[in-house]
Amino acid sequence: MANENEIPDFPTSITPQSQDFGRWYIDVVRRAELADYSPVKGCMVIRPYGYAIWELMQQGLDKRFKATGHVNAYFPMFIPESLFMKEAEHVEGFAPEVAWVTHGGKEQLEERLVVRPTSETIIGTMYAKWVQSWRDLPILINQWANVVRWEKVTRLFLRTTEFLWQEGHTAHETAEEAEEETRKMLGVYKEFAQTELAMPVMDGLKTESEKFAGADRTYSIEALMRDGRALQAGTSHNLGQNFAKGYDIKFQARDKSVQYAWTTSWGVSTRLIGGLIMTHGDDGGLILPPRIAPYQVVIVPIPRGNWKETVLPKAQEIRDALTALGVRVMLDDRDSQTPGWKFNEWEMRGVPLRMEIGPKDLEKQTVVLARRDTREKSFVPMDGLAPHVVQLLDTIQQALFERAIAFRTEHTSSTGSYDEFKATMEGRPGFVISPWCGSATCEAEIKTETQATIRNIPFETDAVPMAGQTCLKCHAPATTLAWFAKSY
RNA sequence: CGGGGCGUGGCUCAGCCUGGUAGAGCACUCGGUUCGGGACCGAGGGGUCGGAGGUUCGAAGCCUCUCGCCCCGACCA
Repeated sequence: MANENEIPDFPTSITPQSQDFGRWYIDVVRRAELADYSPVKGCMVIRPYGYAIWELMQQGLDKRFKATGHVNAYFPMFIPESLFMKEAEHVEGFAPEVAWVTHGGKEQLEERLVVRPTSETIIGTMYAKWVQSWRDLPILINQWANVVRWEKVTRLFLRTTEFLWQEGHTAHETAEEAEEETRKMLGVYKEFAQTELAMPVMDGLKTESEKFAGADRTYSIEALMRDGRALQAGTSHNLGQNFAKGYDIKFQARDKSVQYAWTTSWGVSTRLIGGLIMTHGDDGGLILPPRIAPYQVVIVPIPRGNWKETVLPKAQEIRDALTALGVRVMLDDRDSQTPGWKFNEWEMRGVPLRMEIGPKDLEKQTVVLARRDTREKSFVPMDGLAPHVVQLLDTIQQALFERAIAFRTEHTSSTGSYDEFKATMEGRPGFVISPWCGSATCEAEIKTETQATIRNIPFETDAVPMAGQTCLKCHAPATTLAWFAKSY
């Protein structure tokens, strides 16, 4: 059924990935109308098409949070300075990048307010009021919010002064429960990224130097972008009793003693959109996995003769049939653009499947389906079309995931030789798994010399015997394996 | 925060060196013919050249200051 229609090169203002990946990324974001620069320094505008992707992410995540027992709430974006300052490590980590509110109207405030860079402090304060007894635990709350971090350098979706995210904040009775929660939510992120975004991720533990300011342990999921660099796509923190002590979250335990609660926090942000773009996109622009695509199918009618009386009604009928099956469809019936223009436009915007329908199709009772991922075109009978499309979308979702896995596999290696490691980190590096002694000094030196950082430490390591293995850098006995990569 | 680059119709840019009162392509509006891989013809609209000051008979252009943005490095979701 598939034929080999050549796709001619078409003029495009998107820089090829091989020429300049960073430029390619910006071009795609802007040309696909995902986001635009705003008049506010470091802040972007998320345009409707980009926001639609975020809404789908929100739905997919929110469903999973609810399914694991969490509820949503909302806390203020302003945090009084005195409150913010209570957890020392946290302050040290975030103080350099917080925005301050100093005035209300013309009046100088008695106490400055921090615009939240994250909400552990304000939420911890509230939890302290809400928790008296072990019966009040656990508290499993998530918040969808914006946060502000005064970054020096910004990049659309990946790093902006203000960004959207969700932050889960939980409080538990025991250390074990908190650890279980921390890992469970990392698992939720991993499953979400792989199932919905078709984005394979490495999960594991962050090193001491990379963990969240104020956490005992930070876990992350790390994805590999098509330029061979890693992107931290989500984090889950076990905060131990650090914030409970700083914010006085105490309860009377089952044994009548008074205990500090064990808290966690976890978050993913609109950065995931950047990850999505750089995981799947090609020189034609965006490629969206069907499950996260605002439009899964675009129908392009071929306008000829009295098409508005013949082709268009059929196109509408097909659209309605697809919509009835839950497919997100765009019928592009604009007569201001030619079909060829629309083909390129919607490909550039990443729509997984295009359907062409014209007079010839009406005669033959078929339509043309063109896949964005493989660019294959096929003729498909109108009879049974809608279920066929549903199935094909599923196939595309799967194919994209497999392709991403294959790419990551090609760009993943293992070495204990520092020379080999350095060679790999030139060009389009990817992930390298290597033995490490656990010292921050080696970690820092490796970073200085190669720009590569430890993304995380794989869970499987627990079971791997490290005897006889020596650190990549210093050759002291290794304590663990670690995933290294250059990162965003 | 260090280094580099750039601000001229909506967008990308030319013009600046060598001052003489603003252009191209795309986009947009109207009319018509088209439409199965970025159509064509015709007619139009739109810019106090980032801002301030200076030099000059005259400044987009030269000088000074200033603001903003982008890129590359050190820090971060």
